[in-house]
Amino acid sequence: MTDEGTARGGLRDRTRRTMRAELAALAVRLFTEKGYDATTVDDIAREAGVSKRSFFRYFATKEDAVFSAVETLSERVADDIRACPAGDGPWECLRRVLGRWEREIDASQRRLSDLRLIEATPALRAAFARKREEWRDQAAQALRARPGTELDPFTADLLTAAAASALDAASREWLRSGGTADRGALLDRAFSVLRPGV
Amino acid sequence: MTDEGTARGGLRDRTRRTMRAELAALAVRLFTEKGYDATTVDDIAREAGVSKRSFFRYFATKEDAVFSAVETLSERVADDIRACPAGDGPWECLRRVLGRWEREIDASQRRLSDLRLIEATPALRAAFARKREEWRDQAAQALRARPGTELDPFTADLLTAAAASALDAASREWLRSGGTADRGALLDRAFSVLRPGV
DNA sequence: CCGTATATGTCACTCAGTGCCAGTATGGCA
DNA sequence: TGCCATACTGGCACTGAGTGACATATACGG
Repeated sequence: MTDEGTARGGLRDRTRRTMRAELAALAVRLFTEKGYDATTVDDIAREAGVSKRSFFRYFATKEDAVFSAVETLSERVADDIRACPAGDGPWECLRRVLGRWEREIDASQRRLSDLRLIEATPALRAAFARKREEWRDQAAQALRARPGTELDPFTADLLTAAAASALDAASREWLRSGGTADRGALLDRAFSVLRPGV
Repeated sequence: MTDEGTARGGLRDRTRRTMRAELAALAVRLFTEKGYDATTVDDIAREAGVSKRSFFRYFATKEDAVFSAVETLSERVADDIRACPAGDGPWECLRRVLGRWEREIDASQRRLSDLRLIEATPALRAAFARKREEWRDQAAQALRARPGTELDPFTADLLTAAAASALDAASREWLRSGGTADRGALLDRAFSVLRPGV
């Protein structure tokens, strides 16, 4: 496996990890420029100097190229929830976990234009909802597995769904503000308003 | 336009409304029997005695055939919310509207197998999430347009999202119970737990 | 130098969905 | 009755996502 690329026109010869990341960045750029539907996978592949077949070796679907940066998050849910202080109730725990993610995303990755792109594209919104649903399901399981608390499936389901709603609403409000609002504060506010009667 | 069909093998010559409904019923039956992915639009069309092209004149997408019965609901949101007593807070209003829908759906249409199908099929879950999102958006607007209450976009967004979560969680619990639980009671419980500090 | 694993390209294929056009039935109107 | 507008339909060709099979090149370990 080569460590760095020769960059002969495309993205060939990178590390698999780098390749995936740069392919994703290229895809998002094209989506933002020309629109999601107007950009074919062939376009992306051609621009990257690889074949369409190769694109689908890095991403299962066209949508996945947009979510490549985020998808590692949902794999950490169980650990993050386990890491909550034992004193936390379910809702505080969810708030803590989502708050941390919020700061992470805010600091490192997600740009305003990316969110706009997702919000403006039905296919991406659907894909996003699907990711969110996977996350929610894992979160509900992890929440029930926490020692000291016994939570029935229904309540765990409900609380995680509500937490996801809080995150969504905060995200949309941030989008409406044109990226000027404080995302952490919005999330806090959402969690405060919804604070359930456990 | 003919009023009744001659039923010569397929579903031809029905009223447009009837045609759509029976086509949907046929599609759902095939999806349930053979699985969603394993059933092509051509299969459905052939079984119905029409062309694939005609199928797409009744349904924009393959998924839509499953949601044909529900989709009228989301067009009524604004009216239903407007019909809430003026004394209702936003949350009570949402609870009332969703409670009514719940009873309607429960009484008339949605079967356990249908929900199982949706829950088991990623593409259908995504499509369902999309419908839900459209509904939520309209509900948030309608809620803000209610006279007597001034609701900022963020809160309206948050409350409708939470209400949708309540409905989802109740629906999933009902599914988990194998269809034996009282859906109305579940929805009530969900709304009680989440009762937000408006 | 050789065998193996990995990454890639090419080709052919399925299937969802669309645009276009031509055929057919119906219902109103002169 | 004959004509015309308005649906509704099938057929066909096409785009584009996604997959499977097969061949090839390149690196690495022995």
